[in-house]
Amino acid sequence: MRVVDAEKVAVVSAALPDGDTIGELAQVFGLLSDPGRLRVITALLEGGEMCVCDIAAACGNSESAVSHALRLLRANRVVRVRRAGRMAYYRLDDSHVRMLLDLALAHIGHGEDAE
Amino acid sequence: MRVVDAEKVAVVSAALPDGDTIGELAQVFGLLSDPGRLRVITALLEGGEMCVCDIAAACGNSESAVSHALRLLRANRVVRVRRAGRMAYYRLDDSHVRMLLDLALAHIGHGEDAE
DNA sequence: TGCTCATATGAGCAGTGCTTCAGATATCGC
DNA sequence: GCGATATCTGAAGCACTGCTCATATGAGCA
Repeated sequence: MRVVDAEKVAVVSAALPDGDTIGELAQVFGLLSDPGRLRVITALLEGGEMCVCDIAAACGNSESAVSHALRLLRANRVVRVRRAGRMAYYRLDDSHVRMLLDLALAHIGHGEDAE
Repeated sequence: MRVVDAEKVAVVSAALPDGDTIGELAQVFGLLSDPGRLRVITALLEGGEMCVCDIAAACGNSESAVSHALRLLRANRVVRVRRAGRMAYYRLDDSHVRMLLDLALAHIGHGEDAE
């Protein structure tokens, strides 16, 4: 493997986050890399707390797909459930998500939020 | 499709970003959802400007894989090239990336950055 | 000009992830 | 308890993505 600035490479290489951290980062961004989940998240940003069927209706996805999406988001502490009888009400459980979306929107040029 | 709160669904549905915006958001996050690209980005965060072979050496990836990664990042205005002879020096071209990484690190619990 | 090095590109393959379909779990009303 | 409803889960099919290998472009150098 070729190297031009060996010292810099050593410094940079040592400063890189460990594999676990990189993996977790990739997983978090992976959660946001799917249009279906993104719609779910933006819907919850708008609606606050919603049940599964309403989320599905608002997003235009099937209830099963939304349930799968919510399962992933729940496992990564992005959303929270509140169960009331046979209904399940979901809400965002992470203040960073909105900021992540705003930053990404700023990057792609759209200055305004989904709000 | 079942709906509980039809009015809320209508409001939320109308407030969702359009399909193009959702797609672009997903694409941006998708760029950050790969450990290989993440290593490239964190290396550039540390090293500032580096040539392809040094990036590859620092990340522990093949030069071809890094070149493919840089191609994607370049197409999405995340990195910038400066060509000098047969060398190609890459640097980050987006101030949002560092903030996105910091937010994601905050989400997964690690308070500190890759810095 | 011909050769070598640094990078870029294209094709092919393997792994991953999303969606749908079918069935399971749990709650409500009778 | 029984049936209906709301959500969840698992398996199969499918597309997408990233890797490697091979090759192309392009610059430096003899």
